[in-house]
Formats: sequence, C-alpha cells, structure tokens
Amino acid sequence: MTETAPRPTLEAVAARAGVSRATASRVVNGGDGVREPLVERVRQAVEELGYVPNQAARSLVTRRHDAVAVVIAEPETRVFADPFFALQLRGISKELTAHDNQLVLLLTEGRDDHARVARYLAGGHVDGALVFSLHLDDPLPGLIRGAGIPTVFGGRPDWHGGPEAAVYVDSDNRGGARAAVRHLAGLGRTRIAHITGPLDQTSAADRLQGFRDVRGDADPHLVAESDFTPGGGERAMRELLARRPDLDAVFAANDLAASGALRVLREQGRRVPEDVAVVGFDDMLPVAEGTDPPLTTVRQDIEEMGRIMARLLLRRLDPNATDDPPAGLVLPTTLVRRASA
Amino acid sequence: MTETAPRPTLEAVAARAGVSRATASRVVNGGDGVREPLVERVRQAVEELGYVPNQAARSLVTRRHDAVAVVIAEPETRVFADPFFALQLRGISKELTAHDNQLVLLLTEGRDDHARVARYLAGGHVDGALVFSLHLDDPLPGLIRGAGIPTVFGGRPDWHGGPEAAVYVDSDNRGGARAAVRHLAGLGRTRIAHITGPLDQTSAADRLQGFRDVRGDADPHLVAESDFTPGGGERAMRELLARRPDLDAVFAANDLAASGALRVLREQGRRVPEDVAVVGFDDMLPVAEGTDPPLTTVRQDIEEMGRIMARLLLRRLDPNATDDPPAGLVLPTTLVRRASA
DNA sequence: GTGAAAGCGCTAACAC
DNA sequence: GTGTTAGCGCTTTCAC
Repeated sequence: MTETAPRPTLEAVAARAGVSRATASRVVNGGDGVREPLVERVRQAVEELGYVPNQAARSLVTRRHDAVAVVIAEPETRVFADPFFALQLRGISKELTAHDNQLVLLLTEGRDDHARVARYLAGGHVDGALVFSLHLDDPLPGLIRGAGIPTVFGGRPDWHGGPEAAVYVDSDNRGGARAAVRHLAGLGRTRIAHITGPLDQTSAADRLQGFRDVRGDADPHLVAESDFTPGGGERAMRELLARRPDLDAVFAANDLAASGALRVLREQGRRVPEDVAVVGFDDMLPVAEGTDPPLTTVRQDIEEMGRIMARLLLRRLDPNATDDPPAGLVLPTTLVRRASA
Repeated sequence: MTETAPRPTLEAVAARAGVSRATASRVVNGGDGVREPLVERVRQAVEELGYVPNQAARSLVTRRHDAVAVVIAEPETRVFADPFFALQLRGISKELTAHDNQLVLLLTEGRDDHARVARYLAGGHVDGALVFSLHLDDPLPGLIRGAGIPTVFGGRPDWHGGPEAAVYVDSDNRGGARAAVRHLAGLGRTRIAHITGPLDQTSAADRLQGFRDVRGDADPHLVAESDFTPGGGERAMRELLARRPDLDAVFAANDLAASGALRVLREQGRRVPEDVAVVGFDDMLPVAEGTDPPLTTVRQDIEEMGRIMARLLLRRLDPNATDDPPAGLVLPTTLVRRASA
C-alpha cells in the first residue's frame, strides 16, 4: 500500500506561521476577524506545507459533513435504460460541487438494501439526502422520513399516508402529456391512442392522467399499458393496431416506447406522420433525433431537475437561510416539434 | 431543519451494558476476545439504544474511511450518451456495498475540476479511487498518481510517462474488434470498412488497431473517423459510401454509430445484411436490439467490469491481503450474432 | 478478558 | 484580535 506520509496538521501550520491553532483555524475557515498580516502568514504556511484539513476531525466537532447522499432506488428498472439517471446526477453534482459538498451515491437493489440505506442515512454520515423513488408502493420514502434527515425527492413520491409535506421536484408530466395530446388533436387527429409507461411509477401514471384530461372520453381500447422500453412499445403498438386499425395518432409515454411503436408502424406500412402521427416524451437524445422520422416529443430538462433538487436541499441545510424553501416544485415541459407529428 | 436528536454514543451503550467503553467498542467491531455473556449484553444495549457508530470519530483514529471515490472525467462526452456509465456504477456499487464501503462520486467538467479532484483525493477523505479517464492526453491520471492514493483505472490509461505500472481494468477492445472483422471476413466480405470512435480515447484507438490487425492492408478510404454517436455514424457512412460505393461490410466502433450507419444504408437502398453486413460494438441494449435489423455486435460486460475494478481496489486496500493483485486486467469480449451480419 | 487512559485533529467558547 | 482550553466520539496501547 502507499506509504502514508503523515499529513501536516493545523498545529504544524500554526507553528510555522507563529500563531495559535485557533487563529490558524480561523484563517482556514474564511479568515474573518483575523488581521491581514497574520492571515497572510497562515496562508503561506498552508501553502508550503500542503495542508489539507482533516475532514473527520472537523466533522467530529461541527457535526456537519458537507456531504449529501443520492439514493437511487431499483436501478434495474428504467433508470438504467436511458441517460436519465446520468443527466440527473450531473446536475446534482454540479450544484453540490459549487457548494463544496460531496456526493455519496447509494444504489439500492431491492428490499434488502432498504434497511442498509435507512441505517446509513440515520447514521449521520451525511447532512441530507436526494432520493429517487420511482415506484408507487416503494417503502423507501417512508423509511427515509423515519431517518429524520432533510430530504428532497426526485419525482413525486406516492404518500399512502396522506398529504404530509414531502419536498420534491418533478417534471410536469401531466401538463406535458396534455400538451402532446392537444398537439395531436390540433393536427386534426381524432383517434388518438396512448402507450403508457409502467403505471406503478408516478411519472407514467401522471402522463396517462394528462392524456385522459384531454381525451377522457376516449375508447379504452385506445390505451395500451407498456413499460417504457422499445420492445414494450412494439407490443403495445401491435395491440393498438389490432384493436383499432383506424387510429391516426399515438402518444407514447416516453421516447423509447415511441421508437418501438415507430418500428411497428413502418413494418405494417403506415406512414408517419401522414397516416399516424406520433409523439413521445423525454426528448431523450439521441433516441428522439435518431428515429425515422425524428420524433416530436415533450422535453423535460433532466439535468436542471437534478440541479434544482440539490439547490433545494442545500437551502434547507443552510442554517442561516432566511426564506422557507418551497415544498414541491414542478418543472415545466416543452413540446419539441420534429417530423413525426 | 430536523431537530437533531442527540444520537447515543458508545459511552451510553457501555453504561447500559455495564461494561467499559473499550469492551463496547470491541463488540461493535466484531467482538473478538470478549466473553459471550458480555457480547450479548452489549449487543442488546446497541439494539435498544439504536446505536450507530460515529464514522467521523472512528476515522479520526483509524485513518480509514471505508469510502472510495469514483472519478468520472468529462461526462459531457460519450459517457452520458449511453448507459455505460450507469452500468459501471452499478457494478462498482454492488461490490463496494458488499464490503461496507461508501461510494463518493466525483464528476469532472474540464480542467478546472482537476485541481479540485486532486485536492480531494490527496485530502485523505477516501481510502482509494476508481478513475475513468477516457482521453489520451488527460492530465487527470497523472495528478491522481501524485495524490498518492491507491487507484484503479477504468479503461487503459495512456501513460505519456512510460511504462510505470498502472492498475487498470479494460475490455479487450482490440481482440473484440478483431473478432468482429474476422466474422465479417468469414462471411465472405472482402471490402470491409471501419467507422472509428474518437481516436483520442484508448477504447476507440484499440478498436481501430484491432481492425488493422486483420485488415492492415485495407484501402485507407475504408476507414472513416467518427465519434461514437448516431449522427457521427451517419456522416461516416455517407463518406464511406461516397469513397467506396462497392463496400460490402462495415464494422462500427460502437452500437450507436452502427445505428446511424444502418439508417444511411437503408436510406440509400442498401439491404442489410445482404448488400452490406454491419457489426457494432458494446452490445448496448436497447440500441443493439432495437435497430432494424437487430445488430450483430461485440459484447462487453460493463457491469462486471465495474465490479472487478472495485474488487481490485478493495484488495489493494486490504492491509492483510496476502497475494499481490494483478496490475492490469483485460476482460474478454464476445461476439453476439443477430441479423445485421 | 477487561478497564483506564491517552490521544486522533479540529472548532468554539471563553479569557485576555 | 488572538490565545488557551475543553471537548467532539472513538480506538488502542497498556496495565491489571
């Protein structure tokens, strides 16, 4: 193993600068209330010694960690099928880094991990948590609330327990879906079908709700349940075509499913958008741009969502924050027009 | 803010169990050399109090953190274009979790972040690092070695500095490429083209090398440089078709580029695989399965690669590891046959 | 086998 | 302003 060169302590810095440990500490932590010449001397000592504060020692007394956990539940599902997750993390990371916080990643793989995560969060290793819980009946959110640690959820969690205030950030799935369907209707389409996502996820449920907001009177045969995958999109499309050969538009709950639908439409000789107009959701590049024809879709800014989650958490963590942060935040979506509708 | 309920300390546990702090500590850390009845009493006290060790206090004395940093350089590039990254992380996470280590994620966004990461790693916050450095001239690997912290690289790093032993895990890019090209040749194809990835990444460079191993004598016009994206694959394909309209096979450096190539071939009325056979690389689902026709491709087990990286690092970190861990590990790839070749 | 005691490196009162 | 001092909660010799 690497020879552990004994790292310099604050003591050493203080000695070299000819000041007390307390003064050295003050300088290291911003230097307020220390006279300029001393500040300079300490800075120099830090420089020369290559001093880096021992975070463990610091945390021990401050009880802060400047670290935030990011909990991603059940990554075997959609999270890994698309860059969603990566973009989200990137936004989070940027924001945390800007505020000198570390990102501790906790991936869970089913129930066994729940206890582990709960213990970790309750264990006071991090100051707060960012949690992605995608499923309606996920016990994780409840466990985490039990851990009593400031938390912001990604995506609207489903509270069986009633309307307790959960802080979360979500895309306007419902509104986006409405915009998609209205766009299709505006094109003069009258037999608009919907390929849903897995309905145990709030995002998919909300998109279906948005579809119903506009087409509440639609023939139930125009809705096919699916799973956010290309294969699932294919199956759903075949099903819809069998049930309603006269359909003239499809709103798929995400781009991946839309790409599957597109393939089936082409295979069955339907022209897109002439015979059947198609709209997706996510604007997940490169899928949306890569389909044939390129996909009209509902765009959500995933990276921004991550950034906002982090910002929200950091604000709740800040002891001298003045204003009450919002409890829930729903980010707008926008319709991106390409060739498919 | 959450009301910080004062967490029980070891002291409290010891008191409740009627033992000394030292004994309580022994039990909490495995309980070797403590008599059974005492062990039991301490365990019970821990249970009743809901005691969780304070990691900061522990690190302060042990100088271990049970935490590993994962550094991903420049995620704006390909890393975010595909689930590569997510799968890798999943493998790493599983392995670290199994050994009670935390995963601290460090995403870097260009040179500015390098110093930050180097400082962090040198700062003794983590026991080791897993580093993904994709670019040939990336200064990060050098900086990290300077930090003097045990490190395992993901993907073969490029050492300007000569053959110092860098520990890394990589896929057999070169061998995989050879297999792909040989497969094409075995199909009787004689005018095999190659769409490269960005050649400043070792993976892309190695795949090109593999292509050349088999077709060293190929017309240079049969190689088009590209960038691992569908759009790039399209451009490269057009270029190749313009230069060598008689080509009868294409080996694309990844599945995304292959999907772009496929689109252009279809658009230009070439049948796949009859007129032009196509092979990709990665076996990145759902891309590879989702193309039309589904892609024959070279599979690499990304998640396993992550897991092995973590395992290797953990072994280097283990003070009572007996055997010398290997310095470099190249994981095999396998050809997956689908319809495109 | 168990306990007493000495710190790990740092911050935050509190004096001066 | 600056220094002195008392811990933060834990592990680990070292006696017993």
